[in-house]
Amino acid sequence: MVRLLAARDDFDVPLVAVAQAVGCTPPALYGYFRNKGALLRAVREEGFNRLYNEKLTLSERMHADPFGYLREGSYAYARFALDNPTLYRLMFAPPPSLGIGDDPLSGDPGRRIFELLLTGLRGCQAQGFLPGMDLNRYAFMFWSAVHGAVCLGFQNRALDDAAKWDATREVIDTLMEMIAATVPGDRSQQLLRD
Amino acid sequence: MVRLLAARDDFDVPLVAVAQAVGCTPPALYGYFRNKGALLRAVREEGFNRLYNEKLTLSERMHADPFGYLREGSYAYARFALDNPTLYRLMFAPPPSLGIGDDPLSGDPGRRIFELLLTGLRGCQAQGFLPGMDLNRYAFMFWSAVHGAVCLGFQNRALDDAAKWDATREVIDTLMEMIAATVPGDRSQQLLRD
DNA sequence: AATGATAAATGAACGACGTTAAGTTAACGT
DNA sequence: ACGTTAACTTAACGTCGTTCATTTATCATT
Repeated sequence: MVRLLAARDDFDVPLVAVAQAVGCTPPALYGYFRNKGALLRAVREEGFNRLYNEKLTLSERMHADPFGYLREGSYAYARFALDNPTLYRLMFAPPPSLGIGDDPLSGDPGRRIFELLLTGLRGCQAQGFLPGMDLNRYAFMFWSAVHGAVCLGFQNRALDDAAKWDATREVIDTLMEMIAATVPGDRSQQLLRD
Repeated sequence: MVRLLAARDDFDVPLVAVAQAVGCTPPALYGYFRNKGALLRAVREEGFNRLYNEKLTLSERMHADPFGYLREGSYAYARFALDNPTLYRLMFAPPPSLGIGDDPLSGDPGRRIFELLLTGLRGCQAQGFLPGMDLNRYAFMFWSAVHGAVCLGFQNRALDDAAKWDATREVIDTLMEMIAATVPGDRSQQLLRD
């Protein structure tokens, strides 16, 4: 199903396509999902779980280095988005017809992803970055920037995957440099080097 | 038409709806647009022109105060997006079925909007902000952040308009504070106060 | 003023798609 | 062996985008 989304490059996938991918007829799908919207909502949920798991394993592996996790976690986030553009759009910009009213960050899976970002930022603050900053506010700005870069990257099909990745990475790097610049003293330059 | 988009909250508007809004039958529309996609592309173009004009008049009025323009211009941008959510989504996140491959910043109208942002940043740099910064890179990050905040704001219909506006404004304010913090010396605090 | 040419709009019809309803087949407990 | 249940299929309906043939309106020409 995720493959189907990727292949079609659009979540406006005919039910007959998913049906024949599963090996049955369209009406048979209604035994498992109330309607097409429910199917797409389930796929969206699955996408959130995948993204969360990726970021969770990364955060466990790097919990000793919050600044590094923030960068690598953002890279992983961006890579997930660029590798699964249609799924990502379904997750974060679903059509209103799906009746999804909650923002991605308030739902359970999205909320947990946001928590991972927050703990990363808290860890950075504990190490002297972002002194006195309102981290909730900063986290939302940070997420907005990465999300926005990814979305803008989706738009121009002129760019190939490598160029999209570079553009997104530059945004993340700029953000990281800005965080690094908030630490008083020369340590910022030193920390940027690892 | 723009009203129709807003009323439906979706650019998946039946042609019969636009037809009766204009006062004719669906096939009559094909005399003016090759197909539905062409119609939506025209609306998108119109949206870009409106946004550009808003930002242009603002930039002319405030060209003496680039820092202020950057803030007010971003506010205007966000307000445009929140006032016309469906149109904005059509402009910056059109469905692939429309065959719009160019990114919004490379097309002529989008490019000009980006230029306004860039000149604002150049003006700031001339006043001592963002010393030695790569402004193209910074501009893309800035745009990404505002765009991302707007997009995330669209998602949760739980928030009312005022709350969405506050969330977006906080992102912009955070960005502005970060720019203000790049100017060496005490002048940053002083400039923030106007 | 009458007529013929041109443009534009209409009604009917087709194809794609989501969805529902009725009918058919298969599996299973008794 | 029979009735029940579950799952699937075929057929059909409604909506929507789009096309085509026909009609209506416009307007220059004589």
